[in-house]
Amino acid sequence: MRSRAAVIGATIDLMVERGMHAVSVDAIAERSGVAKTTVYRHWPTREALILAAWYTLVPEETDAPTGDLEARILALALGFARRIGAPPMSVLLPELLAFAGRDADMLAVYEEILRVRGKPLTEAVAAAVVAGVLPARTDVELMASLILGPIAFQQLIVRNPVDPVFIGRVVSIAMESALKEIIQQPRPKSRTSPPIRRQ
Amino acid sequence: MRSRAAVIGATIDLMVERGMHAVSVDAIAERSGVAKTTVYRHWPTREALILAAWYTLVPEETDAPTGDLEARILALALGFARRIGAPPMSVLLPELLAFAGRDADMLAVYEEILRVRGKPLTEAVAAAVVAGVLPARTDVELMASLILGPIAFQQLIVRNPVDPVFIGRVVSIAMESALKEIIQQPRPKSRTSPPIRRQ
DNA sequence: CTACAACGCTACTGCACGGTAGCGTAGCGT
DNA sequence: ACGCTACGCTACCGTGCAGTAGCGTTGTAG
Repeated sequence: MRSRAAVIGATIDLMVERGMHAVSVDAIAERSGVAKTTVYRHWPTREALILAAWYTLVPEETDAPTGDLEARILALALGFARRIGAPPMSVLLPELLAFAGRDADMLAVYEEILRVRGKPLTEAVAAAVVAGVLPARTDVELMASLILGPIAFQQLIVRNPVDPVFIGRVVSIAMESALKEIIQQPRPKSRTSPPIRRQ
Repeated sequence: MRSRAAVIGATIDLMVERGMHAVSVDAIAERSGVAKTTVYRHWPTREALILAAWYTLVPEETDAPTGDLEARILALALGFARRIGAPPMSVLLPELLAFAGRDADMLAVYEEILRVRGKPLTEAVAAAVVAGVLPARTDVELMASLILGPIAFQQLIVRNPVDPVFIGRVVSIAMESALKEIIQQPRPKSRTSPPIRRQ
């Protein structure tokens, strides 16, 4: 059992360097200093190993930061930008995204990461609505997209590193819009998924 | 020369089905009904063929739609969402994005696609500022990110198909914010890239 | 009729890779 | 001393793949 961590580590390194489609078990064995046979003693196939390596990269759920609403949201947005903008995630996330469209297991990993990363902000906004800081019937999902969207767009799509000033401006624009009741849910029809039920 | 189109077409089909890393020249030859040797008569290596296939997918520059400002921007946003949300681009774009981080040629293709797709909206906003429809010193790049960001975020990152209502709301939120002078450039320091020089 | 360009077909080399078999060995608790 | 677990090593099989050689075939322009 003492070779597991070395193998997983080497796998992640090689995924970053060469892309997850180009990682061979031979290369993993060489890089980790572990015999190829030992690799197959722990994981039945190459795919299982890659998947296991991915699950070690799924972040833990974190507690929401404290402070007033805008400070909390800003902190969450900055954290979001930092995670997806720095290695290894900046390299691996596009890779995972591409595979998620073709492989059900990879899709599951991807959705898990997305959920853990996206949930805190959605929850913070929802809590603000409940507390009356934001207007009732504020569309929580839309609000999250307005904040995370431009950040992800710049970081992942345009591939422009984003500075904190940009993030601050995005957050304050979304906040002002919400306070002016521009970001309201449509009437009774639940067009996007319903915001959050309890808790 | 009469087999070129068939080969390129088969290459694109296979890239959609299996991913661009898993396309073999043998498979391309079989799918296109062209002999493998003929493939190598046109392109020296597999990589050159894949690259050539990609360049046939770079969209042509289109003229901006007409109408008043909000209608033009809405039309551009709807078009943007439609292109990146429908096959083959919905499948190929994440793939290309992943390779762009590792391969200089793929990065060039990707940036070309990004430029052609993103430019019309940036230009429309800039024209509106020049015409006085939008306030002076509106940050054009930020405005584009506020519109395209949430759309791309939903379509590509969250993998949620986006309906026109969502897009309409995103556009009108950005418009209202711009009109209220919330989306202004910072003072003299050009923090993001300068908006557009002439033309 | 001829010449040339474009193409098809079969066969081949070389290599990297996924996965397995078989055997030997170091450490460790009892 | 015993046995068990985890591991190393070498060798191997089968396969799929990039790329090439050689030769035959078809269409077409002059």
